[in-house]
Amino acid sequence: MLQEKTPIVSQAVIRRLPIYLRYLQQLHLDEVDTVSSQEMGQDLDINPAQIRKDLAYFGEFGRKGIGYSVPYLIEKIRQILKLDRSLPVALVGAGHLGIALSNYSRLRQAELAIAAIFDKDPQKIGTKIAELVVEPIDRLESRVRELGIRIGIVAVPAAEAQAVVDRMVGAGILGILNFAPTTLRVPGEVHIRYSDVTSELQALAYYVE
Amino acid sequence: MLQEKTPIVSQAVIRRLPIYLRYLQQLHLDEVDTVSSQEMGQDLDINPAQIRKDLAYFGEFGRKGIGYSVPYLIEKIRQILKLDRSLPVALVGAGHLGIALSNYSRLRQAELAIAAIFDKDPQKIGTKIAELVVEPIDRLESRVRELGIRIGIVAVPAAEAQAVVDRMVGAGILGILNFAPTTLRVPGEVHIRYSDVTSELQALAYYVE
DNA sequence: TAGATTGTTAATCGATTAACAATC
DNA sequence: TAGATTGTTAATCGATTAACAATC
Repeated sequence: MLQEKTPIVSQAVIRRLPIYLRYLQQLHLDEVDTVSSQEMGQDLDINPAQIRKDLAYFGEFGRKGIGYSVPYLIEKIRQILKLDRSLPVALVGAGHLGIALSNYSRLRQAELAIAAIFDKDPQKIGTKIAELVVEPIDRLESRVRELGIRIGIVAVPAAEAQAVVDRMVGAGILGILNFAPTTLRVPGEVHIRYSDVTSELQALAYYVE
Repeated sequence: MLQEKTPIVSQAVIRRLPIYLRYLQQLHLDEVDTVSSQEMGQDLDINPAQIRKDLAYFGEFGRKGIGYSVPYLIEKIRQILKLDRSLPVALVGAGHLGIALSNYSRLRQAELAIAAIFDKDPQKIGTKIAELVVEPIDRLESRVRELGIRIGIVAVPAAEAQAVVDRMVGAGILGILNFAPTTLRVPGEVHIRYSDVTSELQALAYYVE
């Protein structure tokens, strides 16, 4: 039986893989067959040695003297990131941002479709957003189990975010993308990523003038 | 005349300052007067030594044996990040995301109000979003100069993003937050930050199950 | 074959953390 | 004063980059 190798790879590496994937998919559309780490590095502004090292954590995907096969590398990165299967996502918060995310077609293409939307506001519950009906937050646990959801998006106000995350964790969600502008507490086995436009712009402000 | 100290501080440090600020502002609302790096570290999940070091790049803001004055530290971080003045922001792209961003009230509070919205779609030009009228993209340069804008947000499809960024740079914008799922080319003096929900979720997928 | 490019080791660089004197 | 906590130096850790043998 084949024992899957699972080396401990740093988060920095994992976060570059989607960038590589996106780039390779564009090359594929442009009917490019082969690419070298040098070309990739030039286009993505990343050191070629780093690209080779990142990929080499997971196998020998290239050919010496030739480079990487674009379709093959796409397939491999999709496997590594587990994008070779459908990964339904739960969204909590049907405000402006939640609606924008629901309508974002790129997620569906990436096998990361939002599969259920929750809100606590009775005015929003029952309304339709991008073919999904907004469900009451109390339904979260049962729906997450039903749909086999492992990834959640938090798009509620900061004050409500920790409670939402606690429920997500309780329901078995293991990866969370948080848009609420607050630091959240999750157990060690749960991965959380933060996205905050205000913080990003505030950091940019430092460099301006 | 006081010569402003401008040490070269790493981007990692600058990106933590908005997190500190957000946290301190919450403490201030809760009427907390003083905080130690240890307390901050516990709440933000950041090593206390790192917090002290980050702050010490910019001055001696704390008091030995006591900690940091919350209102004073807020003031200082706002000065460092240049948030003690109004920083108008240009938004290009009046789609779902652009609309969500325009309606996001936290930016206004943070002195980072979106001051002008541009789109190339004649159907969108002239419509009102959050008290602003969508302007034609050709107006970008003149409006940026008129309003003294230094920061831009790109919320257009990937295929159009580079052209938009080129115009922004030409108009004198120095900091860009890009939501388009593509790597962009900017001159060295321009700072660019990327935000891509798809990439974030794809990276999370790796850690799930 | 000659030229190109990978995979990988070793060197470098930079960021994080520990430790502690200074001092409130 | 005694206890607490900063600012800062030194130690550690981890990530990036250079270099090159292997090989297509």
